[in-house]
Amino acid sequence: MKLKRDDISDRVIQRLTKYLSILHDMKKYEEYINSSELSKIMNTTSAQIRRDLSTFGEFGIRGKGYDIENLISIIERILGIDRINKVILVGHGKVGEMLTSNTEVLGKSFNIVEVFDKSPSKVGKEIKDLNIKIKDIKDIDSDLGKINVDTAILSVIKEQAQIVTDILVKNHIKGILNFTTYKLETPDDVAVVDVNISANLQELNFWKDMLKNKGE
Amino acid sequence: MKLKRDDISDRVIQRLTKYLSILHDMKKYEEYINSSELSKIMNTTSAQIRRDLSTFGEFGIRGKGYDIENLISIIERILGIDRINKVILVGHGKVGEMLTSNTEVLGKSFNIVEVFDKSPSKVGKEIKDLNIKIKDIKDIDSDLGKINVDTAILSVIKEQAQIVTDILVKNHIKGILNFTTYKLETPDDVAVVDVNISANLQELNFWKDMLKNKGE
DNA sequence: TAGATTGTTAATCGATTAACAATC
DNA sequence: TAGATTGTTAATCGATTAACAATC
Repeated sequence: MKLKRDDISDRVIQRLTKYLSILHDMKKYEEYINSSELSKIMNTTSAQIRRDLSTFGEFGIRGKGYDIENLISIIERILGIDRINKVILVGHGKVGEMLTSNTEVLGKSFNIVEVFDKSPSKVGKEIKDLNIKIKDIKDIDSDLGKINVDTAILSVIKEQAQIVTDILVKNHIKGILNFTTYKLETPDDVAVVDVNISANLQELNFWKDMLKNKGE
Repeated sequence: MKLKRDDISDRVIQRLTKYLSILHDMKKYEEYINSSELSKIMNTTSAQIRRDLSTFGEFGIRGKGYDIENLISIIERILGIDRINKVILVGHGKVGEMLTSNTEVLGKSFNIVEVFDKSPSKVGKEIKDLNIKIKDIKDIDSDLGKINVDTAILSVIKEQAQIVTDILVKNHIKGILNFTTYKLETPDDVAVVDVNISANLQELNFWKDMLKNKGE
């Protein structure tokens, strides 16, 4: 039986990425981990760990726990990061530069294969670490036909966000990591995840004040 | 009656930041907005909008809706961004550079007032846009006493994350925006919000594949 | 006053957790 | 086999929503 969109909550997927990170740390020290140990690190219950994983199959060994290496492979496969995923980057401002000069931030399974910008002063410039030249946003249309990419990172200015998104969607992009603060409109078969550092800071600020004003 | 930590879910606060962003866009065109209009933009119900806001008070006018300018002020006050919040930045790598060279990403109410790094090649260097010099992480102790800051942005390497956090906590930092992938351990009265771009991409990748494999 | 939309209650839905039979 | 921990069911908890009285 195949899993459908509604069988899975976004919270489960967010936790999966955290499990993965913890498992990568743990594998240096241990071969197995059980749901109780993992739940302590995650600040949750062992039941939640087991239930989350059981959404996707049976991966544990009763009486023993989970084989860490194995569980890493499984989660990587679930998230689709057991392979190299090609992505394009649209907008080479400060955020874009950070992403092209620091391959580490995206993680090892994501590779930027093209960078687009609309500024004439940037187009044609070489990005040394990636060995590619910045192309004109105008060329997205003709370019995306040649390479087989379905994921884009959007780091243009807010005013261009929807315009560029429409071009991306037209060119069969199915996933957009949105660094703009614009609420993108996309068809149902296009996934969008927003990254909003300012909003994260606002959240932090709220909780910080709340904790300060009453100690827990 | 004062609100306690448990009266408020993190989901409400996350939505508040989104309401704020939408309201800022809307204020150019309209004076009032009602819960039904806002819910359509937010892809939710009008009941959720009204309930979220009513957590903090009564801000609407029956029969009319919400005064946009007024609601912006209210939400900004709730989030504590109706004033300038001083923050320090620890770790001036690629992420740190992006944050100091692009004041826009943090939003207008957050100001970086000190930058620390442990690399001798960076310490002492001037950050032009901010008019401050990078200081040695070793000096956090003596320095934080002088300035009155309770928020830090952590963008050091993973291996240094907990060590630096312990120093920050000792120096009365109460909020940490964590760009490392390390799961920080902090006392109960210190708030932490994680920013993990790689995890966001993993999430996106999952949903993208899910939508692709079955159209909706 | 009539119409509209809020703020809030009660009902529903979904997510978390406790508990335990299954099984390594 | 005895001990431990999984996978899953049923109970609980919390968040969302429908519905409506209050009121602008």
